[in-house]
Amino acid sequence: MTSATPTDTVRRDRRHVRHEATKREILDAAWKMVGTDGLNGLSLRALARAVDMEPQSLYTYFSSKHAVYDHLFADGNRQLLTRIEGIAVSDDLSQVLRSMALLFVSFAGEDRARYELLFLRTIPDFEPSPESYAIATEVFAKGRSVLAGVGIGGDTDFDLWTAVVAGLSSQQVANAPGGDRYVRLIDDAVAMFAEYIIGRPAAIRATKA
Amino acid sequence: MTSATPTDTVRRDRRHVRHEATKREILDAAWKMVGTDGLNGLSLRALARAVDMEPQSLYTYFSSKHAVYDHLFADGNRQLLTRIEGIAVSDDLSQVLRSMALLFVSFAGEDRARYELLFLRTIPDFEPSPESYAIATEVFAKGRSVLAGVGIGGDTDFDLWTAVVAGLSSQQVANAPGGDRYVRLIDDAVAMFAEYIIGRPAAIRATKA
DNA sequence: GTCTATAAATGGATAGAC
DNA sequence: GTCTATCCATTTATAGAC
Repeated sequence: MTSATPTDTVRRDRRHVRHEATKREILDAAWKMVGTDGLNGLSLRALARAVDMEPQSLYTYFSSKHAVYDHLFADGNRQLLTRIEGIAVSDDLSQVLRSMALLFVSFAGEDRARYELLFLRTIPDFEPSPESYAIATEVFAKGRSVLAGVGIGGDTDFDLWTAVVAGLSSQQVANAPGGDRYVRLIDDAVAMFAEYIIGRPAAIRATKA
Repeated sequence: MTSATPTDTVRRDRRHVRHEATKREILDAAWKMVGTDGLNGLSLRALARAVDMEPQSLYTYFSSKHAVYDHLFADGNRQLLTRIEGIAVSDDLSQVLRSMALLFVSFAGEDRARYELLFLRTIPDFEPSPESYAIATEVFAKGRSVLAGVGIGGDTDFDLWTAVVAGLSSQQVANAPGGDRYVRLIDDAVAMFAEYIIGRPAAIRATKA
């Protein structure tokens, strides 16, 4: 045991703050790079160059390239979680559905690479760490609870809803990047889904809920 | 000008046939590899090993890695086109929609890498050649004409439909690979869409068609 | 914490012999 | 058409100076 003076503690804190700040800087640069070069186009050399470092120095902050992806994955899910938590509480089904759909489709449309990282699994061998995955689980749970709040509680209903939103999102990302071609379909999609769900008891729907 | 004897022509043909057969063999191996290692995990070295060649020899058949991807892209679209052409002609809206949805969701669920290659753009810098892209355009046109045959002719209606199908497909691929969790939702999704489209004239829908 | 140096593996690609 | 040889970039990782 070495005795830690108050001064030591302060130094450690400062160092830690600095360390985290640099990490943040690297991750911001990484977001920028995957945004322009594609998620799979990220290279540690280029990343190091972008933050004015030697590639080897990145290892002080991230133990591997996958670790960088893992932090981006956590980042993206945290951003999404914050937005979901900002959804106005309401018992108006259509209004909640519209907010949620707009949130997801916008989120997807804003950053193709982020969408790819969070929702498609396109990086060979990349698996988020348990800690990062926990945030993704939280996103899912939060989204599910918002939907449950307006009566969409069944597995089938929820799956159908996520399919509708995923469809608008993936089409927006793949076929209308930067535009609003599928964002403009949200009102239609919500009306379509809501009428189907409301219009009839679960028992007579094509698939049992 | 050198004079070509009939024998020369036969030799050239045989060579050509052999060349195409080897090309086919390489592409089949490539499909297998992207299926297991992911679309972005394809390596020319591993591909060469799989067909018992030196990596450099692949360049006799494909001018670059992107050229391999381009042939896979054309391959996949040809497969899809064949299936669409096999859709039974009918004027029953629900039946046609069900067939189309099942076709696409199954196609996606069967081969994740193929879906990624054809519908998401996850390979940095890869752009299909005009010849390959033409096949994709044919797929789109064929799909659109089948839908138009049952009255889904407007841009908005068609976009909403493709979003629904893309949603089921991408959820199936990403969240239920090998299963049928979203395939089972097809009847629901088709009923939802059909009722919305039939139920009311275009003018009073949320977005004008 | 950052650098230089260094290593070994892998990847895409080309030139030229046979 | 296939090979050997070769090139250059990238990735991952370690050791050690400052």
